[in-house]
Amino acid sequence: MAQAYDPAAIERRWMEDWARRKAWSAPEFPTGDKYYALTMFPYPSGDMHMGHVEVFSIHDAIARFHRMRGKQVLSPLGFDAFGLPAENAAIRRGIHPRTWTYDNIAKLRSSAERLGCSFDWDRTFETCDPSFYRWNQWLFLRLYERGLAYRKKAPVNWCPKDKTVLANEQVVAGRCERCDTPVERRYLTQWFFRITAYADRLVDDLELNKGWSERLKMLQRNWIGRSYGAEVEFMLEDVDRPVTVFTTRPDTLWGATFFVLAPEHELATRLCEIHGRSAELEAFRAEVARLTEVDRTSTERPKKGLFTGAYAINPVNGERIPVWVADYVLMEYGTGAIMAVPAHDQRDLEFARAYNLPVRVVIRPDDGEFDDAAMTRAYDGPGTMVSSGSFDGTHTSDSVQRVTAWLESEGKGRAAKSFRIRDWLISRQRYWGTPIPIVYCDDHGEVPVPDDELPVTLPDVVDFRPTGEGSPLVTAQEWVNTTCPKCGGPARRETDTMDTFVDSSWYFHRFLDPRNETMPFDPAKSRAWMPVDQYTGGIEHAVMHLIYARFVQKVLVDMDMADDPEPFPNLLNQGQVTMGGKRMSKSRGNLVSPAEAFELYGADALRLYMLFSGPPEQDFDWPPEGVGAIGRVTYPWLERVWRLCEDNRDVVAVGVAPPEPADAALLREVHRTIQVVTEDYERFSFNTAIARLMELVNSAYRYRGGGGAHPHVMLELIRTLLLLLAPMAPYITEEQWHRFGFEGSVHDQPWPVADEELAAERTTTMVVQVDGKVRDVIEVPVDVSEDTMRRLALDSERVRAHLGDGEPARVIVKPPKLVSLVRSR
RNA sequence: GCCGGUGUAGCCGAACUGGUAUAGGCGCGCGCCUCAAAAGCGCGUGGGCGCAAGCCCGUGUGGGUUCGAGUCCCACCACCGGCACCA
Repeated sequence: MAQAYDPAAIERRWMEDWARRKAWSAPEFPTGDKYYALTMFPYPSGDMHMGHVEVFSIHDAIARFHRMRGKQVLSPLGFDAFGLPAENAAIRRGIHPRTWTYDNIAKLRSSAERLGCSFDWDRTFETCDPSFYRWNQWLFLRLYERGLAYRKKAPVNWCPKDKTVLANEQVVAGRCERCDTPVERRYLTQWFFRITAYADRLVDDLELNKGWSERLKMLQRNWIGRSYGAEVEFMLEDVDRPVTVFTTRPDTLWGATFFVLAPEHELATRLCEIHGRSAELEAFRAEVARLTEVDRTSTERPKKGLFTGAYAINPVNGERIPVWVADYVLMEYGTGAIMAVPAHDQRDLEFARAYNLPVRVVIRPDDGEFDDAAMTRAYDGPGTMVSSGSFDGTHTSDSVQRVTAWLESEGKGRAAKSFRIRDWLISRQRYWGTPIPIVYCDDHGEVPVPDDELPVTLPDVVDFRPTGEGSPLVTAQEWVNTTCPKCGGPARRETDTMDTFVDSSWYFHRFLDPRNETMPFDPAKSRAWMPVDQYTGGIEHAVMHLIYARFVQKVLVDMDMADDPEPFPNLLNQGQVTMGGKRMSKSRGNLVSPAEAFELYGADALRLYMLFSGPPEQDFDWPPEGVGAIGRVTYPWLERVWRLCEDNRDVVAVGVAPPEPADAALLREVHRTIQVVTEDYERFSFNTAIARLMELVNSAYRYRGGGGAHPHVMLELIRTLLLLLAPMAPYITEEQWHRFGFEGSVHDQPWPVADEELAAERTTTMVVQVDGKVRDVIEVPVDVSEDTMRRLALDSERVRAHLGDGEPARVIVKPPKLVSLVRSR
């Protein structure tokens, strides 16, 4: 008896069945071909939103596809459960951040199950659980031992709203990445991870990530910002030791007419002291400090500086050049000191013009001349060295190399690299994070907590409100006051917690051994599953999570805990789901709620809608009508699929009739569909896969409408349709699979393989062009000979009409699809 | 300024290595079914000219290579994104 499509009922039934059977659990050690499919674990901020639906739909289709293709698939999900929103919600509502977090985790998990995701829940974990975060502390200690975790006083980004410091990666255009508040600069003593020690490897190994987009690699390269050049030593008249500068253009050394220190440079203090200008320097520094990061980096603002009174000696020609302090030189980049070559650097030129400093051209352009006095635009193009002693006449093509070699031989400098990336600031002045496992003892200073005392657990009794002075943990005095692991004397705990990106920097290993109580993970288990075969997630983590995780992976390799230099060689960045071009949010009123979609149309229709919307990496702007769009597009199609199945159930019983041409044609389409849909899955082209399946269903309806009724063909079509659709719409396919009485679960079936023989076309459409324009199309056998093609083309009435009387000057034949006739030239 | 990406019907989007541009969907139109409507099913749907056969134009713009260009090359334009006083 035919039934109506009732997604609510069937989805509930199979969701429960899969959970009961633990249908998606993966073995500790894969025994066959493994496939580690991972999606960036979510922050449990509340209900599931469309962003989750999109990435889960993509990820799950990939995981299920490979599962059917015979891979042993691991597809885990955990929760990135530490973070500010939990604290803010807790402060607002007077509940513990843990309560809020676990409530949200429960909601998110049940929505993920409702969506039909094939996650192995036996491996799930939450990062706020001490059994997880103790391994953050363990990792911190290992980095500490290797000199990769250290504390220093430095200018750091402070978000006045969130009342915590932020890593550079979390500051976008001078604003807090999270709350968009302009950040302030503060000088604080904070904990850092020495990611700069891995900067070269982080750039070089990008090439190993074959499955990364150009865009993503570019984002990371820009962020790391490696540049090649030379370090050059300048002597100062007043000080004994040399000052080193970094330059990418050592070939312009002879054009250096002054020398500049960053305002914060400690040498500036000394030099101004010697020359009695300390007061001026202090005033200047105060002026610079007043500027926000945004102001200071504005290229529009005129450059300002102060002469220190001191002189430096240019090592290449012995010239005396004045030493200035200027706001355009940054303490954080290079060495905090530069040689200024105004003729060939725009910034130096602007400064030279503002303070009447000399300009000297030392690179003559290949065409034309420059006048030192008149130039308003620095020349940084190619040319020939002039006024540069014995180097005169050297061309840009090898000038840098030759000058650098010479500097090295003279002991005046050396080849060098400089990076834009700074060390990763991991301290946070917040409660809901991993405590940094360090105590401070009066006698022994900074002392790491021994491994056997881990975890350092978060105290429960705390005033969560941030003070703006330090972490809320300061208020937990009983927790703060402890004993020194070295001497047993009184000591105080570090009260800052770790950046939550520490959690996500290695969590993908924890999924491979989630219950280990003696190690973060057993390297043997990790080696068996790593690397991640396919990672999915948003591009917004390009220079945050994705750079930190690559760094930690390399440290783990150095610790012999891992083998793969890159943890995620294949990464798919799904686009954003927006409405009206804006991020969906409750406050904007442009939210399409997955819960509503589940209720009205079911999970399958929702998943298909997301997958059908376009290529996964492309942003998708949800139509203004909202959830109803599903009811116009994928839900009616699923009903059509459902009806096709219901209407043909009884064909099973009918005997085999002799096949007609229409049967063979449809069967051919079935097998062709297997071929193209398989390719579509392989390249994540879900929208075209769905389009192909729609065509197949259309053909099935047309076939029946035209009197086609061969039971074998129809059954083959439906069976194949269900298999090909299963990874994207797991519920309806499972239900119909069972209603047809096919063996087992549809998701345990091997992926269909096309019968090449049956899929092969017997005829094809041959196009005849005359002078590049299509003039006729002729049906030909696929194995048509070139001669036949030529003859058919020349015999064609339509072609003759365009050819005129003459014979074609050229005939190009590309069997079996094309004949191109060229009349003359 | 440097770097990366995108631009195709009314809309979302197809088109692998150059070979019938616009698959599939939405929308729209027509038909079947129906007392009628909805649903469903079927057909049509880039623009222009033409009774028709057919012809011309058409993938952001302008050139080029080629028998043939959405696809390759050059120069632009627009939009999106990253870096940017980085020496």
